[in-house]
Amino acid sequence: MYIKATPRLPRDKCPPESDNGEGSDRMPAANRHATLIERAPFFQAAGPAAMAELLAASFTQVLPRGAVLFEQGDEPQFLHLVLDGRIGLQAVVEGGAKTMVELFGPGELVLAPAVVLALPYLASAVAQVEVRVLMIPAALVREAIARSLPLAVAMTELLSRHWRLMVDQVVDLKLRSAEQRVARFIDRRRAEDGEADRVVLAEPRTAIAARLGMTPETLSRALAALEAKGKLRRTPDGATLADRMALDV
Amino acid sequence: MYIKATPRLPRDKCPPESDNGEGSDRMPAANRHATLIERAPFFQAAGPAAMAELLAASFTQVLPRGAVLFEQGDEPQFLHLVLDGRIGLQAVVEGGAKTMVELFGPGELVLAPAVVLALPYLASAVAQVEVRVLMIPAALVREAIARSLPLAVAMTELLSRHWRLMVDQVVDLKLRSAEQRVARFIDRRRAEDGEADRVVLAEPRTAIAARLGMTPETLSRALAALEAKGKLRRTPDGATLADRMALDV
DNA sequence: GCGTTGGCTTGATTCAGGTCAACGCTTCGG
DNA sequence: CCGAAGCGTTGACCTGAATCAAGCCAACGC
Repeated sequence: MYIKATPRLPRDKCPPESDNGEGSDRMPAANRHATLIERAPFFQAAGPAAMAELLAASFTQVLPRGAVLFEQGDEPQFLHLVLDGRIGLQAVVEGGAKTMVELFGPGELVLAPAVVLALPYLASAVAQVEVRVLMIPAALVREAIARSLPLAVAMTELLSRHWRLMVDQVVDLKLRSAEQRVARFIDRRRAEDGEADRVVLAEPRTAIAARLGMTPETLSRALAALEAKGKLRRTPDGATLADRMALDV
Repeated sequence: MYIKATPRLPRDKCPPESDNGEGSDRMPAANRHATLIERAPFFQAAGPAAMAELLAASFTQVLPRGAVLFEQGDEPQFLHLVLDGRIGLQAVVEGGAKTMVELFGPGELVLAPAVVLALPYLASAVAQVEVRVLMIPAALVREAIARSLPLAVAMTELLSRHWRLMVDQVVDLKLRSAEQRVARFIDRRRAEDGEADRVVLAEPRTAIAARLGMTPETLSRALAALEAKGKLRRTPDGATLADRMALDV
């Protein structure tokens, strides 16, 4: 079938998998998460042929929270499609200061640009919660793009959307207050999660704060302020519940 | 030859051209700026055939400082290649606050993602100094990409590079002080301009400050601080002269 | 010539958000 | 069952950059 023997990341980067009877990641990628994979705009636009070819060489992997998928400076080996959980893009700067460039959730492709350019990653990817990822060999992706027009076009669209996301973040950082950024972040999450007015923030607060360009303390205060204004209720389990239909961000 | 009658942008957006004998923009695009156009990585990778086809329908235009090439929310009509001068990507947010997302110089393509996606621009483009731009019809670009594999691949690479630029800016905003950002900005400009240790900042300070996520006052103070440390000398004509080989940013 | 306007700088003051420190709560190992 | 470690929250304080307010100087119109 589709799956190969599951390769391992270097030991020091990859804490042992949870052994709670997790065997499902050995199922063929195309079966286990068919819906999500097909829904991914990238595969959708790629066409069934290209899609099957890529999936044939791919496999899924389950990584515990804290696992490092790759390190800043590494050469891309795989293109990662998040199936479940949340992966954070963490950048380190000369002084040793770290920040979270972006958080990727189910259905999103992590760091396609590095794979496309075959250039070293400029950020590390770390699992913020237990994640399930589809690992697609990077070389294969590049080849497929170089060979298949629809795939290349799909990639231009994917990259364009990612660019817009970053522009959005830049504008956010430059023009909006910490509280506004938090409100918008929660609101976007709710939109992703569907209609529900309950938003689960499974990743550590530290990660969210860094993604929003603030300290955990400021994030905490911003949430408290939003609660005081009646815009949401903090639930003890780390999950947050929004009251209003809109946060009128 | 290659050039068509030069179309005009809507009157209210396009101040009259300077009439100081500027006739050179009526020369064929491919002749006038052959070197720069060919050097652009996008065209370089696209191959001569696709390149000629695109250039055939393109034309150059000279716009005075302050001219608006397109407005946030517009549908993309053209892909713009900067030949000379500097174009700023300006985003406006609900409250009316503006900022400068990016500044594009000679050889750079402005807002390719919107053209690729055929989605409204999420920022306006305004000429920061007198600019000369190559205007490539957007529909043609999309068609060409959909038809030509090498062009599509070239576009994935271009977009990937642009994505990295934005990541860089996000990290900058999140982790570095105003003074560090200014130093890095100047340093990058020097690198672009070649070996010279003289950097010309032709665009208004306001634009640079906004691009760096600070107020003009803070920019001014940061430059003063860098001068005090002997890292550069401010020259009265708005141009700046760096003393050290490196700003050891 | 001279007032005006616009871009840049400088100084004084304010404030959003960072830093430092203490505390509660949960988890985990013994 | 108890101590230790981690994470989130809260409080007190501090600081980098924004804001407010002059001033300076070149370009421009009359």
